[in-house]
Amino acid sequence: MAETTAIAEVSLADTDVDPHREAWIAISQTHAAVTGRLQEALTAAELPPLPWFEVLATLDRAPEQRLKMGELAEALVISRGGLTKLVDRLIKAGLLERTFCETDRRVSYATLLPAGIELLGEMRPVVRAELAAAFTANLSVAEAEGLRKTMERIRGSACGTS
Amino acid sequence: MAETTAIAEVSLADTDVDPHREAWIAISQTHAAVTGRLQEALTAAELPPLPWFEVLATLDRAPEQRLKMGELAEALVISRGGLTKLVDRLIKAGLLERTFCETDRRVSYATLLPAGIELLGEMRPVVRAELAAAFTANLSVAEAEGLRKTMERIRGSACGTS
DNA sequence: TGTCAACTATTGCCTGAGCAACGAATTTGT
DNA sequence: ACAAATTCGTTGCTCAGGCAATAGTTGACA
Repeated sequence: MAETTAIAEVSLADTDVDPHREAWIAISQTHAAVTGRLQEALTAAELPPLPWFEVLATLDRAPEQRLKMGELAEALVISRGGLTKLVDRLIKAGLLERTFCETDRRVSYATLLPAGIELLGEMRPVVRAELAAAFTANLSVAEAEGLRKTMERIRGSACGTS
Repeated sequence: MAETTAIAEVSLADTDVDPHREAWIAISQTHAAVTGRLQEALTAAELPPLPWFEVLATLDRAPEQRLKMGELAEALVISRGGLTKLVDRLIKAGLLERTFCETDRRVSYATLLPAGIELLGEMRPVVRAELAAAFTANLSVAEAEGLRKTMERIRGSACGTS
């Protein structure tokens, strides 16, 4: 295709027309931008940082509003060590409690407390508003559905192949 | 579908069927998962971490293979302070150099050096392979294009509204 | 049954990034 | 032309998160 024989000035510019990589760059930038805006909105409202919301929201959706540490770490896509300390902070704030498993004494659960549910109730509208500003104006419900499925498909192959 | 009329146990579960938020969760998880895989692949190949690649690749695509610090920070969606130190590390590794502007002595450029181009050449195939594993199997070129445009649209409104 | 392998969560250490304060340079307004 | 306000980049402080090592449990297999 390209003439690599000529002058070397342009070098590898031709290899850059990769639609997949372009898409990935767009995903990264958008993710960072939206995350930044979410964080900003939460700070402005004097609410805890975004990871706290992720924890609370994930637990709220779980059966009995509790999750094993390992499951929670996987859901949030962070390391187990990182999660331990993140949960520690939420416990210290009185939002969560650590409960234990009768049948397997290795596992511990992060369990949502009423105070956590209440805080979640305060954070949710802020997050929802920011997401609406970013998404609703640009995506129909059907498009959002399609986008979600696409991303989940990608994630599936990104996890399974390991 | 679900019977929300009964006991109040389920509480706010019904408000969770928000396609936009579902899509956002999928984006976050996928981004984290793919980023993790990229990082893993680079580490396995004994190459520098992902942010180094982002810097090198971004500069390589810039005119004259250099960018003002502010522009670079915006392209990578990180803070200026963070970028200063990131660039410091790349300079210490001999991949970049700091050059200055004649007409405006406040600005400094991050300028790609030959060693940086060479390293980029080593990192690119690794990154490309991982992205191919995640994307190519799941997305046609046309879908990738559409995905990119969608994300850029979202990012546009996420930045402009501030 | 006893030992070894696999798994769960936590801890210490270290690195990377954001925020706010700062110094330097430029632009604006008068 | 001078002063104030803005812009650009760097630095110190702080903290969140990953990795590797550890302790405590469970399961498997001889």
